[in-house]
Amino acid sequence: MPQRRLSELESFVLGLVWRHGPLTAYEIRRLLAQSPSTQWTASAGSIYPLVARLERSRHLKSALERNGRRSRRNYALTPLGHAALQSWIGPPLDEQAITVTHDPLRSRARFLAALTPSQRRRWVDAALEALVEVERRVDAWHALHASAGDPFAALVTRHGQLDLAFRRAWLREVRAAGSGAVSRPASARRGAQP
Amino acid sequence: MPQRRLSELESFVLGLVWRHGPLTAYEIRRLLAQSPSTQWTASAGSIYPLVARLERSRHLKSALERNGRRSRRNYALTPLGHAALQSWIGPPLDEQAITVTHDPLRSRARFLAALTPSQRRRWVDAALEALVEVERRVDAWHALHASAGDPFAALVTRHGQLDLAFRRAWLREVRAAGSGAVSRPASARRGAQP
DNA sequence: CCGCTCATGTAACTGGTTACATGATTTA
DNA sequence: TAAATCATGTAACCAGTTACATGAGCGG
Repeated sequence: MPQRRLSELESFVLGLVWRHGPLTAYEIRRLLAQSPSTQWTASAGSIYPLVARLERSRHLKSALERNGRRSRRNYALTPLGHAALQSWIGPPLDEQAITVTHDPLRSRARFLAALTPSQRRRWVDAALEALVEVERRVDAWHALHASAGDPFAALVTRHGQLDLAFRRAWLREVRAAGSGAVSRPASARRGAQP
Repeated sequence: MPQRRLSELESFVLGLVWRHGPLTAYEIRRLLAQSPSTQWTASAGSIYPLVARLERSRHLKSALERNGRRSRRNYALTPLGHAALQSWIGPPLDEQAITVTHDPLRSRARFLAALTPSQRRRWVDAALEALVEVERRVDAWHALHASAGDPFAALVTRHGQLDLAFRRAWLREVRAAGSGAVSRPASARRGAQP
């Protein structure tokens, strides 16, 4: 067995199966869809091949459960899967876990000088509006986990709340920075620092 | 022309070309590599086909510059490219810009109950350690842009600093949550909430 | 009986990664 | 002159997406 490194999604699925007991691929998809992160689509096309892969690599084992004519395939963690989960969590932390969080708003803000001052003001408003929608998602997630009593699930909510607070504070600074007149860059060409 | 929606990377590259004047694919790669975000690898295999694509779609135009035997292909923004950049930035903000930031540390923290309390403590230490490395990257980016005078470039640094502060605060809460004894979940099985 | 949710899959695609390959120019 | 950097590409691969397809069971 080649034992290649598991992807983030694969590892996360191991975590879900560990945490929520034997699960069908369908249930895994639902859990993923409820997650506040939009990182993955949780489409059938990703999950069904993924669990099949994890079973072939002995991280998951499955059992067919038959209720009348309908059947469901339950996936459970193997000891190998449990070890893989722990090693994914760390320590040591995988290199790819050491990142500045990626924020599409930040990516766009970098080029705000391409807009007029009034467009920039409207951009900040739209971004703050967008965060209201994000807040709704975090709250929805929180509602699902409020009763559970798992302190680590609560930390996901907490992360979302702190994230929102920080990005709102940042957007206020963006508004301030955008108010002053900013001209198109002088395109210093070759010597330009990035 | 089909005019399909540009990817985040394609749009970001338009932004770089807009901001930093005519650029070669090689320079675009360097700029991307300096960026604090690890979102993209900036490999030759992604950038060269990408700029070729953007030229075919008329978002970029290129000119071959010949200095002696060596030649470089400079890409510049077309009016269509400029319009595409502005429409990517928004407003309105694209649906995919409306996200909870994705943090690999949060993904892992969700399953910290799979570790022993002492492992959890070491995990938090490792995570804080990792953020020191992230801080180094943010500072390096800042050093490149400190002199530039572009207030929107400065906001990228600022975003990174606020991001670090918030994640450190969150990790302190993780430590607090992890100190109490937390047993393996009772695997409530079918009725389990995610 | 209609529509919804449960449940499982497949096929084609695609954007980006990894690894390889080549050659010119600059610097130690 | 050797190593590093500039500069441009290609080919194979891969994880995840989109879209399609099927059928059972259930509630109104």
